[in-house]
Amino acid sequence: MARKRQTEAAVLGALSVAPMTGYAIREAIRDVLGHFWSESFGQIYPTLARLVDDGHASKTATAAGRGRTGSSTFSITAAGRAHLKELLSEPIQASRPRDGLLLRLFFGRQLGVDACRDLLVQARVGASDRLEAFAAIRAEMATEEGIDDDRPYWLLTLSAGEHAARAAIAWADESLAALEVMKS
Amino acid sequence: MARKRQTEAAVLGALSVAPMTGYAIREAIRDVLGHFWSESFGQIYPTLARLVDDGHASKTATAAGRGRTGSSTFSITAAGRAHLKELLSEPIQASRPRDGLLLRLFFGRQLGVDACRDLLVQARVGASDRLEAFAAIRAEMATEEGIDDDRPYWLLTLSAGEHAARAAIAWADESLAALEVMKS
DNA sequence: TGTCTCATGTAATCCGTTACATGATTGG
DNA sequence: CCAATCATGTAACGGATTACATGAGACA
Repeated sequence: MARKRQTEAAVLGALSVAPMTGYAIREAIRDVLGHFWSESFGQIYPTLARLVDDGHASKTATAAGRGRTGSSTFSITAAGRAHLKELLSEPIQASRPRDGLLLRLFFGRQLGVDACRDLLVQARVGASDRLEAFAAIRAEMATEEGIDDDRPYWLLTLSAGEHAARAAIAWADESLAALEVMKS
Repeated sequence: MARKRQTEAAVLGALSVAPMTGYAIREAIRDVLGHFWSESFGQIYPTLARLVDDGHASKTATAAGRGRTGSSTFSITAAGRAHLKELLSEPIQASRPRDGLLLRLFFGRQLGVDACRDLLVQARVGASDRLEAFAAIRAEMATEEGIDDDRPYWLLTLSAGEHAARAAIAWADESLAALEVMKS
């Protein structure tokens, strides 16, 4: 999947769950896919326009919604659903990794033990917060209605986040202990 | 840390361990930082030039090495070491996440249970391979000499990779089981 | 002799974010 | 009535990858 198509997949995917405005797509991606995906306005609107051009989505002007020109609701078409399946079937394009925390720790000798400890504490707090947020989402998702067909898949990605967060916490604790030993 | 500076930090960091050519920096980043960082040629050479301009690194022409113009060895200067510490001290710039696997699974309903199972199996194999690679690196690092001051920090990042890989394996197994239940 | 690896750089291009422009509606 | 939120788009910028150009030494 060429990089560009991934945005297309994310936008079409959002529309596959329910019709919505461009603004709502951005919010959905930020709030629901946030822990593993991101898109900006600058990508979403042009992508929507192209999807409509290609017949993968349809635009319905909402009678005098808000906004300058009124809002438009976008829906996925049958062709769009097929296209989405195609996009999702393409081989996964691994994004080149860039983990700022690990970069800092790798060169931690230049930074000093104390600064590294701060970074680890910070990372632990972050992971812990994420874990809490996931628990809230899990609770919410359990009671949400009308998403029975999607829920099992959504739980898979939620579980991935939880596993990753727990691993990060365990790693941070272990690493903090290792730093303590180093100081002495 | 503005995005640009991260490349500077990675390159300077490499030079902080040992003087080397631009080509060697790329190899080091790919082989050693590979599991959490990446840089391309197009970034490394201009960055090196700027580092020399700014007095953070010095260029020593190697007497008729290989390559068109002969090779140059770059070394970090005292000012460069201070600059590196500064760069590493800047707040971590979180890279926006883009996990193609989770995107596919989230919209897994469109893709079908079988395709999702394939993706998970593939992910498990990948994580397992990484774990093996980490074990090899760990063994190698234990015997490597002259890196005593850096080793503890390097082990931290290695451990992060191991934790993440083990979490990915556990998650994949759990998810595969969940998919089996779904089918029935 | 020919291919592989080492080596340095530049140019084209792509992808994605940020900032800007614009304005209506809702709620306090 | 004023601020926040909803809403749609475009343009400029910047960062990163890829492809290209170029060539010497090693080794088979």
